[in-house]
Amino acid sequence: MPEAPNSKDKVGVICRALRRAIIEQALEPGAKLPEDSLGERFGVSRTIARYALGQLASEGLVELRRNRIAVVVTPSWQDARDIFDIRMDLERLIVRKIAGKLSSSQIARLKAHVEAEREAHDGPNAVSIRLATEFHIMLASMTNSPVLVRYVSEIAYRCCLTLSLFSRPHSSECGISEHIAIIEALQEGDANKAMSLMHSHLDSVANRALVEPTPARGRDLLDVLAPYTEEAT
Amino acid sequence: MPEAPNSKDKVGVICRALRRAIIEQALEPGAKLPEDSLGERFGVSRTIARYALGQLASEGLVELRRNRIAVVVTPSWQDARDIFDIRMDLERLIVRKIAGKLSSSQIARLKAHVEAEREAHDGPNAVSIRLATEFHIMLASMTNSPVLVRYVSEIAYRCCLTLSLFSRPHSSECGISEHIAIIEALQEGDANKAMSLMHSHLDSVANRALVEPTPARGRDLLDVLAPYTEEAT
DNA sequence: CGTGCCCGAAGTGCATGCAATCGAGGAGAG
DNA sequence: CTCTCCTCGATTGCATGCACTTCGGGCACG
Repeated sequence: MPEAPNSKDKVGVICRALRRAIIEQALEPGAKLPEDSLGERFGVSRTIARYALGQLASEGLVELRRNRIAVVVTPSWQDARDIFDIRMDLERLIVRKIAGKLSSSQIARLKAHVEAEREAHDGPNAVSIRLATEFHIMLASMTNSPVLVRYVSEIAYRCCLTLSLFSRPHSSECGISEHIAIIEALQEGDANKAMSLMHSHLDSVANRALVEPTPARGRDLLDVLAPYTEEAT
Repeated sequence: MPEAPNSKDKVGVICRALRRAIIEQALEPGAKLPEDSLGERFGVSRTIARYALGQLASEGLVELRRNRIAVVVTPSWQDARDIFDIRMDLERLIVRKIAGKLSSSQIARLKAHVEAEREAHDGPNAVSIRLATEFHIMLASMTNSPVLVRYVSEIAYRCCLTLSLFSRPHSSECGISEHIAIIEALQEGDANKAMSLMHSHLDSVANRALVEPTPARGRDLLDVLAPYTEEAT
């Protein structure tokens, strides 16, 4: 648990705030994150802000460029495919691990969460997205595997990022009923059913989003040209 | 790619050095990592050393304790099980992804690496361990999935850590022939065979190591007592 | 009107300083 | 002789300062 809700942990506070801002799309890909402003905003010095940015960068949410202002990452279409792909496998794994093994209180918590999703459905889009993401993280945490929680959280956050890039504005209709179906399969202990439900759930989310490189749907020249630059070796 | 071999990147240099020291078991679990000493050793200020420790902590290799000297993590037996478990799935995934899709030059690189492993077999144990680990990372990198590479690297490093904790001193005989068999299955394009080979390979490594909580094989009182403390919820 | 250069402002890279905290070891009481 | 408390050195937590790099706008020139 690298980040307990310890009020003394300034770095953690900043990271959580930024992650949340990103997940709710208040911070879009490419948004600038100057150390000064961050420090000022959170009442700490640049040192701390810088450190927080480092952590976020290690999670793949922020891009650190030498001598340049840090920015929220702008995943390439290739990145997006990659991340969704791994996510698929990890979440199937999670579902397999917990199918039929949840306590009734855990089931209750899941259902309560989905209920919250439903309530938020008509509210601001950002909240819906966050809740939907948190549902998956909640599932992960029920495996009691810290590693899985970390990886799925990371990937889920990054998916939000790509959604805000590639999907059309609506798209928030993120399958609440699918979440419910998954919970039921989990409760029944039908691992295969749960896995296939999870699979199609994620698949539909991905397809809603990653419709294709969608020729010129990048933000600007820089992104449009990205596929044509060569630097990989 | 959060760490190009950029000579300007002091933090990266320190991280790599430390990772390598850990993987070669020059730094055992519990080893202290004071910021001053690190800084002095690498010719940088505490600021940088601290930053590097932060990165390592986010990878789960180092434990940061507030107001205390950072130490190399000492995985609990439970952690070890967890990590090996996930590793199993991730590496099976990798093997599935690349089976039959490797270019001949990639195969050649793999074979060359195993050859290096063989040559190092009679040398220092530490080198053997490192090479064996790097083989798995090499495999991961052939998926062209940065995320997978990151996760597998992280997990592989952590496995080394648990090995140095729980396995008896010898145990370096880390199945070079198994690596070869895997390469062959990969080359043939037989995904299932490759997956099952990988499975049994990792299983034998794990079993060689995680023989059981192995009553009193901890480093000192603190570790010996660990299984008897209760803090899990 | 477009192009290239230059300089000031903004921002990062890193070291250092000072206060706060931890813990090891010694002094003192029982 | 042992246990407890207290003090001092070791070490971290964090802010600040300074050098260097990058960015962006204005100005001269074509």
